[in-house]
Amino acid sequence: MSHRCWLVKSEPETFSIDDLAASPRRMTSWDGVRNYQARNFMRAMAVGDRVFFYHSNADPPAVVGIAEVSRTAYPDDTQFDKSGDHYDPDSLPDAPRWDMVDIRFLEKFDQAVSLDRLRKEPRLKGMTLLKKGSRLSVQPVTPSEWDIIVKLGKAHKR
DNA sequence: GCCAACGTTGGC
DNA sequence: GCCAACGTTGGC
Repeated sequence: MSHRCWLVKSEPETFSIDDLAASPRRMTSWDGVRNYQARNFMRAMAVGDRVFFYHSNADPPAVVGIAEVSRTAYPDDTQFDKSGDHYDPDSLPDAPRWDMVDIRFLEKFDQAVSLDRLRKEPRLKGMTLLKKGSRLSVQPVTPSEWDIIVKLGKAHKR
């Protein structure tokens, strides 16, 4: 059975792919997602699914590497933390509204694949990330999109 | 159910 | 820092 592919966004100043690689066991819980569509995509993730790590609000914005899902969706504890930024007063402990998954670092690309570069690739034209106004922080990636981007991330030898 | 107001995202 | 696009909220 093959795994599905995803993309998650993070601002590198907040949490970069290097932060992920430097985390204990190279893992982190992907908390703080507060968008229903993004949450539903996380709920559809399976252990072993591949995940592109995208740096948003970066210079340049870019896909910078690969992680994998190491734990399927479970309640995001930050929704109950009154002192935290992600507190949701409307979420009840016996019916949590927001979930998170765990992801583990797999690799950093030899070369980041910038948003600009992605836009230049005709075969990526339909990609969710490239759609006008798309702000989804967790989104699916098709297998063909995956392969194209992985190739772009490998260093060119000549 | 409509839609204006508001807050957020994220490229530039 | 600006602002377009989007999602959510709440009055009606």
